[in-house]
Amino acid sequence: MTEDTPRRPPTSVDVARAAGVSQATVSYVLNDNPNARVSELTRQRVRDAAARLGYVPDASARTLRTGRSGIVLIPLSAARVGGLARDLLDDLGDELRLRGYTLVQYGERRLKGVAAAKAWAGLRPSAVIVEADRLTAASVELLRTSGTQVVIGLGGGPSPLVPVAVMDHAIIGALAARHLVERGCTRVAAVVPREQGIDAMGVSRLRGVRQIVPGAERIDLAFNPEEAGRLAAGGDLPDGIFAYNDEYALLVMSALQDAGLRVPEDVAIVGADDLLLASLVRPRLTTVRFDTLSLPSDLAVMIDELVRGERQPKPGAVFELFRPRLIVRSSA
Amino acid sequence: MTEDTPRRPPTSVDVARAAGVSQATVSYVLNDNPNARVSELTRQRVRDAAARLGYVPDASARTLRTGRSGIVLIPLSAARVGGLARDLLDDLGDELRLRGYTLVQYGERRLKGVAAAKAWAGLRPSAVIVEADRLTAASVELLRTSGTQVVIGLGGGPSPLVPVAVMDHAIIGALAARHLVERGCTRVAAVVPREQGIDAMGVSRLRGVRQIVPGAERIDLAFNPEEAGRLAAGGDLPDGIFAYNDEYALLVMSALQDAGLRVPEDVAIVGADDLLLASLVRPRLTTVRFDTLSLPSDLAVMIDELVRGERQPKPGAVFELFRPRLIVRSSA
DNA sequence: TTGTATGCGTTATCAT
DNA sequence: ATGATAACGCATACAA
Repeated sequence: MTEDTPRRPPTSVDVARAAGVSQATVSYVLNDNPNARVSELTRQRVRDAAARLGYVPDASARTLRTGRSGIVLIPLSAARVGGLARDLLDDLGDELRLRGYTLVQYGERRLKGVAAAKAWAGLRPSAVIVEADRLTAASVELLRTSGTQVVIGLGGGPSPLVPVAVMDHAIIGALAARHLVERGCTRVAAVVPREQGIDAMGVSRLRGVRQIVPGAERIDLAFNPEEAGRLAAGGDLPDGIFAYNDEYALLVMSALQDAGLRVPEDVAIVGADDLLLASLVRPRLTTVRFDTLSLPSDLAVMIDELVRGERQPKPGAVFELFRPRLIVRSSA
Repeated sequence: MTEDTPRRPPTSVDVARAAGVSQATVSYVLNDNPNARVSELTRQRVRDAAARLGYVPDASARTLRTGRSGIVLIPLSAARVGGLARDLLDDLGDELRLRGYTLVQYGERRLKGVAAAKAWAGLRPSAVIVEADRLTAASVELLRTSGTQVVIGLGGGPSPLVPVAVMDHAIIGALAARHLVERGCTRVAAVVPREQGIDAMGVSRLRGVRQIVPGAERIDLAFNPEEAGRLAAGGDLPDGIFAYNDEYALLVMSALQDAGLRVPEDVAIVGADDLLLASLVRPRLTTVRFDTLSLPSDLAVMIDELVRGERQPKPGAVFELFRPRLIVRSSA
């Protein structure tokens, strides 16, 4: 601040000079390298000097030298991180840090396909976790050739491209549809969000619905009250709607109520994600929730093993992270 | 995948060899360096070779060489990004990319103070945007010495440490409190979330409430229905509650309704953030919303100018990004 | 026990 | 118009 000339960051050479040792010794001490045996006195001198200078190792230089960035990249725009994923993400970050990785979240809505993959590849991430539908053969190939060890897809079911997928959206839709049918609904529809990014998940969930109700209608809907209002006012409505998730469910429910329809007597609604709000609104929302099958630590271990090559990934393999479960709430 | 030996990523040397030029020429072409004049034929050859090999420049090497990472770091855990900030973040990322920066979101709940600052500093970010209350004099100093050009604090009001702060939480509380008083409430309380990370914002908003109602009570509340239920069942309730945000407002409202109280007749509630859900629930929630004063592009420009030193930051300065505004909804 | 020397991939300065 | 070459900061094999 008060300095006009922004001093360059202190380097390990600076620390070495301050401690009166060689640069290599600094590296040995600070990384607790077991191959080199350094006296306790020297260790202290080095640590003191490092602390005094405010020395922080340069991640770029380390990455360049070691050839490993330790970065686990999650190219999700913030807006698309749902309720469940949020908590998982925080936990996963902690677990990965313990193992020497850095979880980095990186949003780039405007970049598509290979262009996006280039942006990711520039960081030379050890692993990339990304929605499976954002991946193409070309982008996966680009990541591979640029050294990314692990690509994990998030999405509905097995993928021919990437070794692992982790969430089956079709089952979610199927669970919801079965509930609606058992409830006596004769005309079932599924909402597919118009928002880019989650639309693919919506289609997957719709596919699940149609496994149960082959003729289920598709309702494309943007997340705003106006469009929901038009839907409700349009008449000729189904008597059972799977609304993609709890937020859309609330949107639809509100619109139907405004149009004078009763929920669930006239139209039954099922959400998904089991957001807390589903249990807070009146009537309470029936929802499909996800039970976490794997602990974040297990996931971190898996990523670590894949990166280190101790485990071999196979395209088409599916690691199930969540298992959907229906939560029925009395709408009273 | 089918390869057992993971080929090293192609480098600019590989591209040069493939194109039959020197490595420097590759760098010139791919960076459109105006100082070097390269024939159009050579340019094509280089570009072709780069595309064919799937060459992506290594960000670490570039950072090391240029001394500029172009990283704008937002150390926010995903869970703490509220509704408004989410959209802003995505837009800001796009705008920054246009200017050659990379917005990186980076969550590390477990790390505090200087330890957290060390993790940030390792990336040698050009700028760090972080909640002001997570900053200490020591951590700001560490960032500065490690080369971070710009530290922007997010928080309530001016800070002696960092040049800029961007959101005044006290005003939010004050607006809500004034509404409750005008509505005729005689006993006002403010909810302060127990969740770490947002508790500080809660305190700031409470401070604003007390600017209007000096004796306003403080309700510490975790985000779960059980605790809200105990609050509602406890009796001796205020007749006006500012619930921190819309989600907490819904939580409190639900608990009060379960306890047989009428909202807003018995207890009036005001939320904040103007989430869409505030207008969807019945009764509709009165809320304090934030109007965006600065476009994301303006913010990106500001960051760019600060990084390039074209603008001098002053500690204590306040860049107002949002202006709170009360939205009153008929509770009918 | 500690120091010297080398190279990671890139950009940029100089020759040619 | 293009090619050698030197750093950037760090980790590590090897020499002392």
